[in-house]
Amino acid sequence: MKRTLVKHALSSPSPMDEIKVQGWVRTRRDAKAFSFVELNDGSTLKNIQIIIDATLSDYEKIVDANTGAAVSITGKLVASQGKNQSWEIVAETLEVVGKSDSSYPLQKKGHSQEYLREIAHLRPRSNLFGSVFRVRSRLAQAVHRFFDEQDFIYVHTPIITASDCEGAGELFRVTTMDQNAKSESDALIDYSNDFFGKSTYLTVSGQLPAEVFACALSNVYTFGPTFRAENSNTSRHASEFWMIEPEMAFCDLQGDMDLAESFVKYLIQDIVNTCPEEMNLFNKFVDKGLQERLKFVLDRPFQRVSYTDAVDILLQSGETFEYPVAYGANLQSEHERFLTEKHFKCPTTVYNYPKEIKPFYMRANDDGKTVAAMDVLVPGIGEIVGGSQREEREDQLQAHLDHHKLNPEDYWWYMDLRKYGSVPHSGFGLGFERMLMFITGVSNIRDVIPFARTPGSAEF
RNA sequence: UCCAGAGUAGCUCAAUGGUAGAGCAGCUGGCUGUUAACCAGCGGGUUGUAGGUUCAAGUCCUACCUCUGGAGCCA
Repeated sequence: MKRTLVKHALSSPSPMDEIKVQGWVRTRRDAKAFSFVELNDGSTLKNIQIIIDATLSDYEKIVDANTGAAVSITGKLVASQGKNQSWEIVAETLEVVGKSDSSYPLQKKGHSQEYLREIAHLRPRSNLFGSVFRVRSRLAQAVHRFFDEQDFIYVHTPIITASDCEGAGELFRVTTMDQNAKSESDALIDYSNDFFGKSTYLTVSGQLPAEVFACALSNVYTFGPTFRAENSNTSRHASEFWMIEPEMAFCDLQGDMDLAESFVKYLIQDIVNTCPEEMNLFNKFVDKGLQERLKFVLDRPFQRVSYTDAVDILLQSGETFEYPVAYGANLQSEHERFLTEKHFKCPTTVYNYPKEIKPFYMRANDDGKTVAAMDVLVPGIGEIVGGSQREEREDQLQAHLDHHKLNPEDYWWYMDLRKYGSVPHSGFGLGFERMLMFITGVSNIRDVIPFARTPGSAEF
């Protein structure tokens, strides 16, 4: 008999004389004449209730159907006499496929997220993490659907790279050379002898190669893993995370901000529409204001404010900040929080930042002071999107490289884009996990990644 | 990396410097179309690690480890 997923069994339009379900026992309640087994197979948040009558020849096996055990059950799908479910299964056969003893770490009661993090290999079997990772899967597909609907072309940019995309953080070196050899000879490693004949790293951004493809295929995006060796220990940073980077030719900062806003809204709307059970769980157990906040975000345009105006708002707010607000300085977390959480109370796009605090590739504005950069800030998380219009003028880009003391030889192919058929183009990066945090209300990035990599932690 | 907080039973947490406890989980039995089932009983501890103060340390002091929250950096 073919296996039926629990989600399909529970949504069946009619009773079934024959059904087979397979999954893991969440809990069992024994009576004298029968047992109730709650079975979950991860296809949906809900369990299916199975009645195993004591007269069944397989009933003796029930002692092994403990919490955590894997079981396979055949029987009939019937309307439930109980209150909490419409369908249940009256078992005819029971097979315990994989036993689980009393040391099984997941109990019927709630566990803290910190504890579940220590058992990352078992936490997908919990309601919360099963929901998070079902939503993660759905969100990834929504990303592709959004871009496909708008004729964007998906580009696989390299994970091993020789360029460090200046300003994007510390790099993980990729090498096949024996690092221990260095300490003995005391000589510096000559990476020209390394595998690729030069120093190479794990990518910190697919932007530069994405620009190459945008300047050929017009609208493109990348979606893949990204690595930062920064020693950051916060709930919003991971050493390995996934990032989405669209890049558009013949597009200015305005178009970039428009795309970022419609993208963020599309992703939220898709999950709200397709994962109602998971969203209800998050709203109930993770963040009671979640659904209300997401609806608010969907219902109105993001606020847009220039960096200069944002600084003025902060200066005139009367708020006392730990760090002073000053034109020319980066906005601190507390400043961003004030803008999104107190002043505008919605996602806020800040644009036109001072050139001193932004990387070399951003387009210089005519005022000589700012660049065409934009960040989308959201309540509770902070920066979720960072993007810009790219400097497409060859002489200007050359000047930026000089100003940032970067070697033009390392960017020869990037400069060539400006030399041959250069066009205005723009793009941004959206942190996939941060988006997932915003949608689920889960406040720690380690809890929206299957196996988080953070400084000092690569277990599993 | 910096600042703050926390590490006690499998889990969540108690315990004025003075005999380490409870709920849940587990085990045994009972009972009921139950549903975070219920009732009774039972077992369960090197109090993160190493030192120190004290007649006496889970509690005070020092160092280290781990985790959490915040900051910086950013997605």
